[in-house]
Formats: sequence, structure tokens, C-alpha cells
Amino acid sequence: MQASRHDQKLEFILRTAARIFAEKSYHSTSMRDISRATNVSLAGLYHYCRSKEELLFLIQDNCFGRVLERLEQQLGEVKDPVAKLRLFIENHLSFFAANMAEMKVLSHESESLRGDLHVHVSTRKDSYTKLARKILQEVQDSREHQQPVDLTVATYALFGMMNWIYNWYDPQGKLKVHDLAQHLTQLFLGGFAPGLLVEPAGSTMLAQQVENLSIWRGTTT
Amino acid sequence: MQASRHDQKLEFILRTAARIFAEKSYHSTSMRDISRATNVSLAGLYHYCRSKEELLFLIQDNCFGRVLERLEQQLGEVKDPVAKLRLFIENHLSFFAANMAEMKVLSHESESLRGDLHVHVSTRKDSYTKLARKILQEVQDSREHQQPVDLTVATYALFGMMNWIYNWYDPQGKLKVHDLAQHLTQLFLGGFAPGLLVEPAGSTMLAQQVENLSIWRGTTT
DNA sequence: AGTCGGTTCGAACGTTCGTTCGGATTCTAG
DNA sequence: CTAGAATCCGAACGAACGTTCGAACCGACT
Repeated sequence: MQASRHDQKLEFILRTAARIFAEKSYHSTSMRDISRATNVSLAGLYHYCRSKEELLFLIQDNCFGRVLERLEQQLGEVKDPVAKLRLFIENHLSFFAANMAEMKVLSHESESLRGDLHVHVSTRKDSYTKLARKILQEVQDSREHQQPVDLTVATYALFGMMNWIYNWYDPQGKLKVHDLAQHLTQLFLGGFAPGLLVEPAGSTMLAQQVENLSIWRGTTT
Repeated sequence: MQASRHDQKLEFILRTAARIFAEKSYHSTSMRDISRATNVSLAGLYHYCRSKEELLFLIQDNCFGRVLERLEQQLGEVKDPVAKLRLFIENHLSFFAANMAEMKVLSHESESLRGDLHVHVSTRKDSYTKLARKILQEVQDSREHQQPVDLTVATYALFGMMNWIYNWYDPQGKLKVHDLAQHLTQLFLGGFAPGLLVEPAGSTMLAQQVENLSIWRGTTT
């Protein structure tokens, strides 16, 4: 699929907007800020979006779409529940690290949309959450132990651990995404399904794909 | 210490402001919103604060002050690292649940302050984080195992698990704070220090104090 | 009764916001 | 070369923002 000139510029605007939204939050970012950062005139921006709110929506929706798309693709042939969970965590964190600004906007501005746009994104988020919950359920079912930890608590605890990283993690720092994912997986699995060995199998492939995880099509503009 | 009429009304304004900040975020809340909700005229608000930003600061600073104060008080005589960690989690979550609006503002609007006010709150947050990290360090040191989980990752994972609750937890719901704390403690400890038994000792006392955990002085206004 | 802080507010200030409009400029196809 | 569509933007719109000002009001004390 070839990206038209129009779409390329829209993506450039979205990328820039996401960066600024992440820096100073959606509500305190003005269209004039985005205009300044993109070198597109204030009026010119409205050739590419209907409103400021639509900018936020497009960022969030694109972001969610890509995460889900890649997750389903990778989850396709995996059957083992624990392997699924590993993949889920690795996928989520890799994506987060490769698109920190967009994912911060997705996590931090989840209530900034109103009306239909909010419903649309919330629905996607719900299905993503339910998928995680289903995987955790399978992990619990596959073990003989009683389940001592509430499933709802565990699900949100997992998302809390993962989504909180925009408050501290630096993708350029010493700690690599893959190691971060390993640590968090071990931390969570140890408490959620005690006794499971931590085997780092099958994760090397994922690590190699990190570079291509960006939300946006490959343009150098 | 008796609260003057002035201080009582200021606290009422802060409580209301915190509620609205939590509902629709700091930057999209206007002084007119707060004026409407408090039945204090727009100009009247400025008798109790210098600026909108100071409102946010007072909320965050009060909040942090009380958490730290109560934590130090409870941590005083405890020596066992694991017991310390239990107390830390229980204290944090109890406080969070008893002051959802304020704690959400504290977590979600941490970058909304600028200049000195931001530095002041950030410093407090740093010392709180370092205290948690120190406790985790002690837990690790007290165990013979190698430490397989990075201390920084573990610290932020713990905060992520705990602070994320404003996205889903309902203090009025079926799940009681104490049970939530138990689940999260078990979840975290199981992954962080595997093999430790989960003994719910010493937590009953804490549960009884939940009612008095509010940030604000006891006024019915 | 008179005075004096502490409290209250209607009205307005200057600024910035998201958005729009009409026309200029550039690109593309015939 | 030309026509028409796509792109762009200076200027302005009304609305909403945080904040201020001066005057009115209150309750406690002499």
C-alpha cells in the first residue's frame, strides 16, 4: 500500500502532535504549538484533521490498531498459556518502548476524548484488556494450584506494571526493552503462578523486530 | 490544633477542587468550574489561594505530607524487612482508597506544576520512592537467593501496580482495600522474593484505621 | 454607635484558545 | 499552456481562560 503525499504529511503531523501531547499533555497543548512544531500554518492543519480532538483520536486509534494487529499476528500459532503471556508482555512493552510518546498519550489521555471517539477507543481497550484477562485465566486453569490471586486484580496489576513505565523508563538507557520485559514477566509470573521456571525461550526473535515496531509507516520526513 | 474558619473553607475548596481535577483533569478544569461547585464567587476563590496552580500544589503537598507522616509513624517500630514492605503497601493503598480523588491528582497531574512548586513536590516524591527502594533492598538482602530482579524495575513495577488502581478500583465496591492490598502484596512478593509464606499478620489493626485516613481535617461542611 | 480586619462578589481586564473564511499559490492532467 | 483540484495561509471570529479591582458586606470588639 503506497502512502499518498497527503497521508504522509498527516502522519508527520500526528507524530509531532503525539510528541507534544506527551510532553505537556493534550489539554495544555494548543493548535498553535503544533503549528509551530510542524511548520504548518494554523489554518493549514485543518486540511488534515477536522479538529484538535480528532488528532488525539487518530493517534490513539492508530496506536491501538497496530498493537492489536501485531499481537494477534504473533499470538496466532502459540498454544501454551504461559508462552502466550510472555508474548503478550513482550509485545506490549516492545511496542511501548518503540512508541513512547504515542503510548504515553494512549495511557495518560484515555479520558480526554468525548462522545463517539471516546467510545470507539474505549471499546478497543476493553477487548485488549479482556484478551489479557483470558490469557491469565488460561494460565491459572493450566495449573493445579488453587488460584490465590483475584483475576481482576492480577489483570490490572499487570497493566499497571507495564503502563507505568512512561513515568520512568528511558528506551535509550542502559536497560534494554527485552531485559525489562524479562524482569517484569518474572516478577509477575512469580507472584501469579508460583513455581514456574523462567525460560527465556523464543524471545530472541521478538527482540530483532523491535526496530520495525513504529506506529507510523516508514518515512524519513 | 483548632482549624480556623478560614482554614476550614480553604480545605473545603481544596477538597472540591481535587474532586473536579480528578474528574476532568487539571488543565481542563477552569476556576469557574471550581467557583460553581463550591458556591464561592470567582473572585472569592482568590481570597484563599494565590492562583489555580497553588490549588493543585496544596492538594498534592497535603496529600504527600499525610502519606509520609502516617507511613513513618507506622514504620517506626517494625524491623523485619518483609513486614516493612507489607506495611508500606497496605499504607499506600489504604490511603489511596480513602482519598481517591486526591491521590489520582497526585499520580496523574505530577507534571502539571511548574517551577518551585514542581521541585518541591518532586523532592518529596523522590524521597518516598527511595524509601520504597530501600525497603526492597533490605528484603533482597535478607534472602540468601541471588537477586534475579532488577531493583529499579521492581520499585517502579510496585508503584505501577499500586498507582494504577485509580483507573479501575472502586473503594465502594465488593473488593475491600485490605483484600486488594493482600492480593497485590502476594503478587509482588511472589515474584520479587519467591518462597516467602503469605502471613496476614498485623494487618487487622491497619484495617481499622482506614476511616481516619482522610487527608482533610474532620469537617462535615 | 462606630470602627476595623476579614470576607465576598459583580464586572471587567488582557490574553489565548479552537476554528473559520476567502483568497493566494502550487500541483497535476489533458 | 491551461483548467481545475489540491494545498496553503494571513487575518480574523467569538468564546473562554486566569486574574484583578474597587466597592460592598459582615461580625466582633471598644
